[in-house]
Amino acid sequence: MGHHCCSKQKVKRGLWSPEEDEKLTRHITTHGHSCWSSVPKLAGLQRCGKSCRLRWINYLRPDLKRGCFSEQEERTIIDVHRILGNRWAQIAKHLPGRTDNEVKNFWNSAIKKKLIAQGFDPNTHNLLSRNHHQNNQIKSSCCKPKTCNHPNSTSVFTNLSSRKHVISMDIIKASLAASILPPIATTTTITLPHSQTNPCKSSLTTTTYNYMNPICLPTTTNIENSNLATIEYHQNQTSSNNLLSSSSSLTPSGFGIINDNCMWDVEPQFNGKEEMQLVQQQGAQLLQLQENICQEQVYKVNHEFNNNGQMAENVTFDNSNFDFEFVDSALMPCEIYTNVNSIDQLAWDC
DNA sequence: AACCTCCCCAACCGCATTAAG
DNA sequence: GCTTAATGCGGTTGGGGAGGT
Repeated sequence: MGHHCCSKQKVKRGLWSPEEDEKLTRHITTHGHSCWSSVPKLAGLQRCGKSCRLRWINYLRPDLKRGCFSEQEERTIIDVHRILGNRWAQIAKHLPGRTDNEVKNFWNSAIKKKLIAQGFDPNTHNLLSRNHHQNNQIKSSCCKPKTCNHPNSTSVFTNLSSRKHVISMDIIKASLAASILPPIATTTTITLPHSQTNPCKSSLTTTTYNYMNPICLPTTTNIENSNLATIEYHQNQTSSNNLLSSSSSLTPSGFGIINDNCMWDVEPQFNGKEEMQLVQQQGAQLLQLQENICQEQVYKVNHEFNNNGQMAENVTFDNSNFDFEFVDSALMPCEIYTNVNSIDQLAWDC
């Protein structure tokens, strides 16, 4: 029994033969596929249109990459999945030459198991449990926090083998003033005081950004007030000229985005309720300038807070109520710690 | 060599959304 | 606005290769 779209025809199912592939390829390369349901007939195939479409998209298309996923691709899948969940088609858009089916298969066959082995719930990307995590710390060779006293601290980091450096805002300011940039491909921890409107106002929040892009380095810093710092990121002159520059505004619980070449920022601000709203400042202008290459989701980040003013682990995303669109991007690995009293608590053991 | 088990991945299925009439 | 067809997407299946016994 074929699909409803081609139930009148006798259709073949199962694996495609090289002859069928050739017929389909020849037909599509010469005539295109304006209507998939008519492709089988025109191409002389005993297949349904849906099957032809799938074969072309997942296998025959000339722009497919094939082969093993790179480490970078794997990292991108994990980071985007953390935000989007099982939206394979959306995830695949971050990986040129890869199909949703391919990404989905790779996730189910490899990444999911890897995350579980590392102590992460592949659905939520949170730690499965303290015991599980500790057990896997022994097995894993990647960097782990030496100490972290806050019980609600939740790591949703992609495992990276790079060394992490913990620095304060003052160090960043000093280093930028002296044109000493944070090391490439390291994680820099920035501690900022909470905003007055932040329910966690008695505490500090530390947001960890991973500068995994070597061509995107912070060049200037503006401390606008005690609870908001802006770091400008400019692309290296020698790199691709598709993107001119990017910026990142760091607030408590700041939320960063990194795309192919640059780091972008999504800036959560409190609206007085138990909800955060995204405000795009410098980034919004840049996005408008680059709208021809910016076709991606818009997210609203809702952080829930408990009665103690501590950020709950539950973070949801909503793509409504925003006029602008973000760049095609993978979310940057980011750790959020609440109620961190001293930066020393976040020293990482390498 | 024969059989078994595991698991990868191409393909299918069914539902949701979009487009066309 | 309704119906129907086409398309897109995510979950699932099962053929078959690899490795073990």
